[in-house]
Amino acid sequence: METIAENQKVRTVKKLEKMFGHIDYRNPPELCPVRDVMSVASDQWSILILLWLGYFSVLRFNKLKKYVYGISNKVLSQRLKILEADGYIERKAYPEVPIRVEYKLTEFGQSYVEKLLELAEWMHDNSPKVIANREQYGLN
Amino acid sequence: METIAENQKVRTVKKLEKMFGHIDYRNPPELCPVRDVMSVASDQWSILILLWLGYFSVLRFNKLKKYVYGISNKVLSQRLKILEADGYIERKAYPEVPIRVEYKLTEFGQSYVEKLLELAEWMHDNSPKVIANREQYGLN
DNA sequence: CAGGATCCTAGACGATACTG
DNA sequence: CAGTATCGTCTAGGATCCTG
Repeated sequence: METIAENQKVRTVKKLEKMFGHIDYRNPPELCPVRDVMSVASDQWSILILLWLGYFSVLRFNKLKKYVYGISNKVLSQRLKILEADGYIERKAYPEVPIRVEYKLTEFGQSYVEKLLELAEWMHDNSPKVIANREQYGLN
Repeated sequence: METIAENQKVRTVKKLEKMFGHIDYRNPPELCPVRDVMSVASDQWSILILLWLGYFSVLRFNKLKKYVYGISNKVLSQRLKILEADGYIERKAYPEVPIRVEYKLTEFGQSYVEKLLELAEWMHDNSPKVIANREQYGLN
């Protein structure tokens, strides 16, 4: 058991080595594309938008707004633009009256959602534990 | 090929169903523990802190501050407290003069970092693509 | 050395009203 | 319907100085 955990840990460190090993930590953040990309893709609202799009395949603006509860007009449209620019989602406007706009994941976005989902599942499974930790910590 | 991708998609939707299917989207955010927990654990700074701790096993305050470049005193200490409260990391203070404080991942934190790392790797591998998308989009 | 306390500001966000 | 425009708030975060 211990050995398996240790092995896992070693593997983790190796992966991190691959990612971080070459980084000169004195470099300013703007030179690290990973941070840049991550800041968009791990934004709270963006995550929810992407997950809901993963769930429903196609959603229109106001539907999306309902599911991503609490998001404002402004933020939703801003996030959608960014996510589109970064290639995660696709926007399709139908020139009807009133206008209809559909959002869906691109292939690329789909592959990201799969990764994201694993993390979200972990959160889902472990949030009770975290909340328990938090409460216990508060008692000290 | 198409079928494999389709199967994957179906599996994704099923997982999302498990997570989101029971949610009444009219509920306010504070009733969704996943969001709550996620907001801490997917915070930009927290992610970097956790990854570096995964890399080095043990780090002291000022070392951490160097690796997580750009982070301020205030934010670092605040995030460390939250991460400790949520059970991701452990703080150990040695009553020397000057004081020495070591931070390391808990088992729980370690398991989270493994998940997180998969995402970070994806970012690492795909950030060029995202940046390319972004630039191309800018040209339109 | 590890942080706490203070002050300050940019910019992120919410609410509302408006338009093609 | 799908946003944009505007405005006001508000707080997260940076910079700095301080201390056990």
